[in-house]
Amino acid sequence: MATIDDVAKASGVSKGTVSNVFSRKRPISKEVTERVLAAAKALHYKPNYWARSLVNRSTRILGLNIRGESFQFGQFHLSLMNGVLRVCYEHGYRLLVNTLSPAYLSRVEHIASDPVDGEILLDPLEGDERIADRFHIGLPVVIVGRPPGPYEGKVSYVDNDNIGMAAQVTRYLLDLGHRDILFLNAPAGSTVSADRGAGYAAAFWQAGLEPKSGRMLYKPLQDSPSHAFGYESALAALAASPDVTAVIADTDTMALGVYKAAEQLGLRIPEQLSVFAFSDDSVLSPEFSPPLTGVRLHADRLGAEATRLLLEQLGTAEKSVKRVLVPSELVIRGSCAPPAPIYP
Amino acid sequence: MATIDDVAKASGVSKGTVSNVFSRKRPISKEVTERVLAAAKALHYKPNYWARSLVNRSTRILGLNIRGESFQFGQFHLSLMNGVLRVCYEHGYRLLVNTLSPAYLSRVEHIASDPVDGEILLDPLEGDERIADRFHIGLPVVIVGRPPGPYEGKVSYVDNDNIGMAAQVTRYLLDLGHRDILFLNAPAGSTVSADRGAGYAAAFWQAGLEPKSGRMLYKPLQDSPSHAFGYESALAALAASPDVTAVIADTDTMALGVYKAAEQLGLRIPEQLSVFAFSDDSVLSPEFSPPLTGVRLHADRLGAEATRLLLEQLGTAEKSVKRVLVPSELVIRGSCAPPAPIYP
DNA sequence: AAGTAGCATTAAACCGTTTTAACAAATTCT
DNA sequence: AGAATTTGTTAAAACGGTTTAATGCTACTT
Repeated sequence: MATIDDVAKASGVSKGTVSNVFSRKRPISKEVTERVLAAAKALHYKPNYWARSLVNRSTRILGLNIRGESFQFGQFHLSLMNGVLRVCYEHGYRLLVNTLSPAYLSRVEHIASDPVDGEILLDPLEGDERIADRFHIGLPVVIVGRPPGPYEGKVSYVDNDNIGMAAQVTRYLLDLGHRDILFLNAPAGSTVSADRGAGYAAAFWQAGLEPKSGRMLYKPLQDSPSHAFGYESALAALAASPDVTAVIADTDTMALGVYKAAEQLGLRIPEQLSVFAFSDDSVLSPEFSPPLTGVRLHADRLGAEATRLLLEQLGTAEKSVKRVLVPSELVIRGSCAPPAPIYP
Repeated sequence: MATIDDVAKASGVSKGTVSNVFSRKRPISKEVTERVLAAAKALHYKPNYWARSLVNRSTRILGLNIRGESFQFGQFHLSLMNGVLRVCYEHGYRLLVNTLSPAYLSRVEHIASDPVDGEILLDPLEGDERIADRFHIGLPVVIVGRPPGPYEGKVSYVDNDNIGMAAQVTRYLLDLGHRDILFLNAPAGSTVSADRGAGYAAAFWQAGLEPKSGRMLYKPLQDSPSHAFGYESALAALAASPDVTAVIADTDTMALGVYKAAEQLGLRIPEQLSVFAFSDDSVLSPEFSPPLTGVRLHADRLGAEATRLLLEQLGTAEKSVKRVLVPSELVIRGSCAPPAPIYP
């Protein structure tokens, strides 16, 4: 690989001049410019990214950090990443996807700071260490999802209105006449599951009702497939308590598991069991039979907004903290209906 | 951000010693080690990634390069990326997703070399400039898909057996009795569309038949949604020539468009029209009605194998060229059947 | 004619690491 | 005891760029 010195030597100028030819920071005479460009082309010279970043104190790279435990992308993450990539694409930034295994991280012990100008953190947990880490080294950060308590108001983030959304959904099911609703929630400890759980409960209270205890189940944090969790937990819960007439699932994949459980128990959807999902997949959901009623989260917009927020933060020195709520919409298809009347 | 000099000063040693404490390349006395570590922790010191990379001539970063025109990921790319990420994850590498817009690239003009140790190139085109670029600067490269002619045997790649696969599929449809098969192929100029087109034709010849001319359509390179292309081209073709009894679509999304066109024309699938897709989505396809017959491409395995090949190449100095073929399987569901007998 | 301003170029300093070569001090070998 | 080796540490030299300050020109004022 040719260096700037090679080019300088080949064209008979100093390396400072070569640098200026490329960056156009200072005017260089036409004649010299051409000579340098010719030499650079002949040598297949490209400036070294690291050396440049070192002195510029900036890579044009953004980081996307997904918690180490789950490196498997689902539809939501994919869609979100599409949004991130689109904005990166427009602004000439690259994206560094950062999913180092905890095993590897602990092995290396003294890991270097990430080579990014800023970072997007996904799926914040209550007591998430990642945020404190970034604060110490002064790395600009935007979070997708509500940050844990101590950091609210201290860091910019993008989120759906999870409390309101969960309340709306629960109210919808309550209005249909359901009284015993199983909620297969996101993993305990994540802020999103806390918010949705709160919204679920709030809707009951507001209707003058009380949610049955033991009806909120959390997906385990470890990589158990959503599909399996939906299937197994729905099967167990429905078999144990036939009063359950509706299920709210965290994802469409999980809902697919619920469909399977219903089929096995001989429960028809939606006549005997209503199923709802916090789904983001507009391709998949309509193809369920019956088509899955859910909510559109606009994951791509979450990603795009987060990226914009981050870029904005990079541009200005001031550390303004912003919060963006991306609206979500109930999409009613065919998987929810009033509960069957109880016959003797 | 604290530097190594700060730590050195704070603990009263030279920076070389600090470096050695972290890298363990040379033994440092226990006493000094502790003093340095304490100072580092107090200052929240983390080694600077760029400076380290500069002298090491290695980042532990792999690049994933998707052609600039299409930055929108589909199911195939997602799945593939999952495979790449998984292997990266295991080996302590990060992934740099590289989708800079051509507009931006041309604006910057003299772009620096990518800050990666090696790169995975997706969707090679006939006459793809990216490969030559990487060769000139000596960057290790693995391609997913068959590289264009001049580079066969010069660069490692991972691919499905697209020729064989397309031939197998076409034979399957011929055996069912179809004679006029519309092929909605990948964009012209991509090596994958060439291979599949060749397989399609080969199956006809081998059966002593001849493919009808004008029955192979290529998706435009620009970002026209697959869904729309499937819908529009199928609608036009089926309306113009009622002899067509089967359609091979490039992706499941495209097949969805074909389904829509069939519905609009009042054609029942599979009785009046057979539909097939080179699909990789094991979640989506079974949910079509009728479930979509297709082929499992194992995109994740393509990604994982490509990554392994690349890492292997990085480890050893020798430039061995390897080719890995990932098997694909016909998955017969419910969208293909013998053509309807022709009644007067 | 001398002073000043502007332009193109360069030598040297710098960015934050790792690595090399040198160097004492402590240990082991004849 | 003196030479040879080992051990722990350091100053200085990379790595490949950018930026600063200085320099030699030419052209323009006064």
